[in-house]
Amino acid sequence: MDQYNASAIEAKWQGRWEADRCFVAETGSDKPKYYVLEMFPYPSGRIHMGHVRNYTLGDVVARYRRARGYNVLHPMGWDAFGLPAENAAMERGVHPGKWTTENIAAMRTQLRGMGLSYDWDRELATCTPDYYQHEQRMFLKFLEKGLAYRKESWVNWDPVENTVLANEQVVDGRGWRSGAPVERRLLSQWFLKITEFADELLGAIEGLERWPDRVRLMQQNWIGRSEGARVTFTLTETGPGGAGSLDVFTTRPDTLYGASFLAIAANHPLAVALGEADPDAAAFIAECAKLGTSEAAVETAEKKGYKTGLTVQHPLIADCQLPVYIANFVLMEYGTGAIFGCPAHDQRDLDFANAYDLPVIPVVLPDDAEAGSFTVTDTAYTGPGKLFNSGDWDGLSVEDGKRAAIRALESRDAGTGQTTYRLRDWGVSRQRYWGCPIPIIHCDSCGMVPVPETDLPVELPEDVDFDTPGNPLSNHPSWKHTGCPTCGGDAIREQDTFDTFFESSWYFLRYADPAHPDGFSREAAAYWMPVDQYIGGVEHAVLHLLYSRFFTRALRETGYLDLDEPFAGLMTQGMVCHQTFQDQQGKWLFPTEVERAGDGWREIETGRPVTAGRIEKMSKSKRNVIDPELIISTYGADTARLFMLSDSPPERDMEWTEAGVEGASRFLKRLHRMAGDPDLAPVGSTVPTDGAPADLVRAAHRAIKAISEDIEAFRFNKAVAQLYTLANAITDLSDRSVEAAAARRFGIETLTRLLAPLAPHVAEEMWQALGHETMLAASPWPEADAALVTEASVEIGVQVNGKLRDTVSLPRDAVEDEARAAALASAGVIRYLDGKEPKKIIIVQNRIINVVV
RNA sequence: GCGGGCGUGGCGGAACUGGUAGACGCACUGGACUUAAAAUCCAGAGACCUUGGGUCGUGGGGGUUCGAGUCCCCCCGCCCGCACCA
Repeated sequence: MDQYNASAIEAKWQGRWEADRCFVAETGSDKPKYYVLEMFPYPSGRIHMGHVRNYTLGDVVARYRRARGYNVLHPMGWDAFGLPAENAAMERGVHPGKWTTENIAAMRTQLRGMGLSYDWDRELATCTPDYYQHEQRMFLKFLEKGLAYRKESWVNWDPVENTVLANEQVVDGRGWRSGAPVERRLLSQWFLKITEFADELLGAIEGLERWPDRVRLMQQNWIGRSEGARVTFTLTETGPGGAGSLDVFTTRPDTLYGASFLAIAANHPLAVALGEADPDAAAFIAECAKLGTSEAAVETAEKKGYKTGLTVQHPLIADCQLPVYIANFVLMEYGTGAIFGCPAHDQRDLDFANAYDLPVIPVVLPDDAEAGSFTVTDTAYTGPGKLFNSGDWDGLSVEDGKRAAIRALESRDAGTGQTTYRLRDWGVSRQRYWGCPIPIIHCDSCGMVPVPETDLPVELPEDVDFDTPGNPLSNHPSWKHTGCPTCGGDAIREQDTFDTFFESSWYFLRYADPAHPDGFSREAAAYWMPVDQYIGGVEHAVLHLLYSRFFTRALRETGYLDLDEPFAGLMTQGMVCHQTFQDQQGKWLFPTEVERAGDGWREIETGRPVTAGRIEKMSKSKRNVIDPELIISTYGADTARLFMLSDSPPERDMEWTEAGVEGASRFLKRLHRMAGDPDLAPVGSTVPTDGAPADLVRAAHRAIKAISEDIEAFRFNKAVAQLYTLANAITDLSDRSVEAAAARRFGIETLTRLLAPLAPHVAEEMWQALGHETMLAASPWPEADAALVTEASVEIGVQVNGKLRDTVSLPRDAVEDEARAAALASAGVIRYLDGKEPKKIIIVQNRIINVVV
């Protein structure tokens, strides 16, 4: 048999699979369906190791399910709208459409080279009118149903570039290109009413049984249902703009007696009104605006406030008035944009109170504390306890206190129980060119008018200019000018485009029926949906997945679908990491630029020593990247795939190492050699039932069972370990008998079939070398014989007082008396007992014996 | 700041529902083959000690249990997400 030549083998079998259309999903099949989907990539130009990992995981599942007799849908496409295309246009003068199309072509070639079992007939790209026209229609349906609306909201504004910045384009409060301090600006934008489904999205999480718990938890926390109270504080004198009172939301109405101040967001209407009259207030508000719009920036900033001079009356304590501050840590988006501060029982309030010399009045007494001596200085007490310093409520628990507070507030007309959500409506407007146009026309006389269905799609103009600052769609000379569909007069198109999460919120439906004139058909969706197994990065744990869950419900409400949840099973994979290298000047070096030098590393070109740094997520900025194409051309796709699956469990971060790749490559070469062994018994030889050869047959059956279970549970690293174990068992049976040759054939054939989902090309080649005409891509999965997977005897540990002292071999399922006798007779136990009587013997069948003295 | 996660030999990891810690691989050491090297094959190996035996050992400290990597409490370190990156 020839030497293992990965590139020749891989090209050969990719061609065969393609010619036989092995991976095309069937329509009208009576097999059970299985929809496996990997998160589609943004076409950045080249695939990276994260893609290789993601798509390898999906491909194993797809190939395994096909072998298991399912009609598998395994599609691939392109999340093709987005910022990088516009950046390329600005930096290199290439049109975003051309850039994107070329990138797609390059990446498709790379993906095909990996031997992934996609049904390429269903490929889609979201930047084509053929795709995005459907979401324009969906949006108009949402609008009719009241699921889309317009309101003002804040954006990061770069005053030099005259453009809206994404959060990632804001670096330390400045625009990434201009370096100008970023401002917050209010813009009128489109929103989707995801909050209308807050309770449903929250409740349905429970049913997502095949989702990781951590993702379910993150979604729960993101929706953030909290029960509390809305409390009205009356201003002691009328505020600017005639404001008479302030409403706050609190989850801790029980601590109302400990209130020492009120704080409002910098963009609260009352703050805005104050700013108009008070230059100092305006200056403070302007300072808050520099923080940008990201929640992390706001919450990590030092807590600051501005004392407005206004005071409010405490609703329960007659002679108590509280000062009102504008504070940089209060978010307008949450609750009412105003809070009351109880410093003793909230850390942020305490930090604020300490900074501004406000009183700290404890009102919850921990169970182990004394009312007379309990004080709070630097650490707020947020735990359980009994209320005190709280009038009638003294002695109540926190929970009873909350109920009492709501009753008290309601009886005085000063508030009411209320449930709020952290979840905010989804802002979908983007002031960008490379996105799906929002199909709305603004007319001076008719207002906002939807583009009539017959005029859809609204297509992006090709001839746009990226040299002028601002939105290219607004700068375009003619595109925005149109006629009003209602009155026929001059009107202006909406120039914002959709958030690219819009496209990814329904692409899984388009795959079900990719040529359908309505986007997808109800029938195809009913057959294929939900996605049985979705696989992608954990970085999408909240937004993309939550938006898709919402979108599916919105499509249900607008009559497209009968479905609630799009993804029945979810697997979130970890990141691919690599060691980092820096030269003496601190410049980052690519792994291909360095080599080992004794215990350390040196730069290949100059021979100068190199500092090997931390192992980090592969990133362009730190240059710790390995190009998958280099790996595929050097070792082959099968090696890249096998290494991706070995060692690290898929949900955990993995480290890419040269040594690991070498190991995977060596293993495949070894298997390839084993399949070419001329001393194997002929095809179809009877498998032996006695002696050492039969042990190998049993080992093969155990491998079938274990690997099947491992693949189904996403334990691919264990599946690979099982392949090694079986390979070792085949090698270890070195005897030259006919029976042994037959057992080795059974062993290697089984191994080849089990390898097929993981390293499919070499498995096909081995299968052919073993004398088979069939293709594994079209072959059923091997079946384990239950009678052959269990072993007759078990090695059991024997402990004395919980420490292992010996092991005994017992028949499987031996009764207690037999186990006890064997344990007491073992040398280790006799030595330790030293003639003493055991007090107690704990026997766990087939597991452990513990002799307690 | 808030939310989520991770931490086991030199390294990646395995260990089911609390039951023999370290499967399998990598790196390493020794041996075989070779003029030599690579490749391949065989063997060894958690650390320590007074080595046919024992002690210690799953980020640190405490607890529950006959028995804890696994359960509980406290602490430390690192990573991810935070609504306009995708």
